[in-house]
Amino acid sequence: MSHPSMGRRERKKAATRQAIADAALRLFLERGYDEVGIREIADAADVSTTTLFKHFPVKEALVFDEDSGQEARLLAAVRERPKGQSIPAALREHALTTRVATADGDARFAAFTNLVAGTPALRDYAQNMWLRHTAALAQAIAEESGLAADDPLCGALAHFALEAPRAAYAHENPREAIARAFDLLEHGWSHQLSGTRLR
Amino acid sequence: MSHPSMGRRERKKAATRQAIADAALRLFLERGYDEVGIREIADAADVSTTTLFKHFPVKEALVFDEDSGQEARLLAAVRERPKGQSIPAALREHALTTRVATADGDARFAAFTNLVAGTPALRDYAQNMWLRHTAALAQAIAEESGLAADDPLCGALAHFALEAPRAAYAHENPREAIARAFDLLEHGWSHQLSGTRLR
DNA sequence: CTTAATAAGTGCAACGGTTCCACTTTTGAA
DNA sequence: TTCAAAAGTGGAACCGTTGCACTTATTAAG
Repeated sequence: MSHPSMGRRERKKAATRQAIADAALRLFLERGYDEVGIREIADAADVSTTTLFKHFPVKEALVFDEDSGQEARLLAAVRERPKGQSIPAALREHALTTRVATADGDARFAAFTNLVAGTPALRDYAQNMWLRHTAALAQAIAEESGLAADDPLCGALAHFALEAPRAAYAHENPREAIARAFDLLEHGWSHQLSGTRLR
Repeated sequence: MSHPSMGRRERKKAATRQAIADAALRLFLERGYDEVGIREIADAADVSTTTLFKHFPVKEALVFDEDSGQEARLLAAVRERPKGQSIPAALREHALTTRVATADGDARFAAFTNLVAGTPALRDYAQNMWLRHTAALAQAIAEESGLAADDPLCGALAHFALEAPRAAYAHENPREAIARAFDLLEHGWSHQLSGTRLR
């Protein structure tokens, strides 16, 4: 697929990996994450458990294949934003576009989301996995904003920008949820209450 | 201790629980979290592993005894804040006081913090445990602010207020880190760059 | 083309956290 | 006194995960 110049070895390796991931996802969707054991997945993919763990370091990783590249795109969204656009605005836009691109109208994706949302172990893993990008994003923000690299502001903004989209999943209208969260980021809490009764 | 009106049964139960927690913490500090097994802790506390798990559902919980009450105090800090004080301000103050109260000058506490910080499993567990208060705090914020209970703003603010102090741990001057993060929360990103060169 | 190095995969035993189960002991209340 | 609930026991078993010694396939070099 990706590179016809891949030798037989790497192609076979990729095939094995794919076979494992496919078998795992199928079984998980059929019977639930906690009801399927590692040995069973290995059997279904016709490999040994040892081989399985060579490809996926932990059981949760079987669900979250295909994570690479996301961090890169995230950083690019900040670094290569249009002139005059603020950093939070760039993050907001990135969150909106990627969210819409993946979540709209795909039945398989919905089933996948349900699987993750309905399994505590997967929820926790997904959250921690996603937040692991925080440090990298914080550094990019520091460079772009001219703030000190260890300024808590950068870490806070980075964390927030990563967390907001995830929280928006739970809402009926994720786009508006994202927009609202980023409004808070840009203008602050005090500004949000203008239209509301203040207390 | 807490209630002399506790019957013998509950007193013994509490004693057992304490014995387990003490043994666990002692061994963890001596040799490291990953180097101490459940069976070993149970032996040291002179109970069966079954009993141990009746008191602490997972190994990590052995480290984080004494969590109850924190959520209540957090909510109280929001609900019973002085008149005229904003919600983020109340959260900021609460973060600062509890952080200072526990972190200052206590050697045992420092060792404990190192233990957690140096053990990935504990870091992750602590983060997820703490963030579990998010929903409750978000509701309190909604009530106090007059916003809709499901307004993403409340969830975002709650999450942020819980996460900021944890991130501040890593900084050399936690108090300033907390202050800075909450400044972002109150006045927004655009306001932060006033003193800096904008890009 | 042989050869030697390397990477992928195997099978199995073991470990550590966790659960299950049938059982005994202690305690509180009727 | 009696009895049911609660606390604790012991040990086997489950499951994710790792280590080890081993075979097989692929590649690159001579």
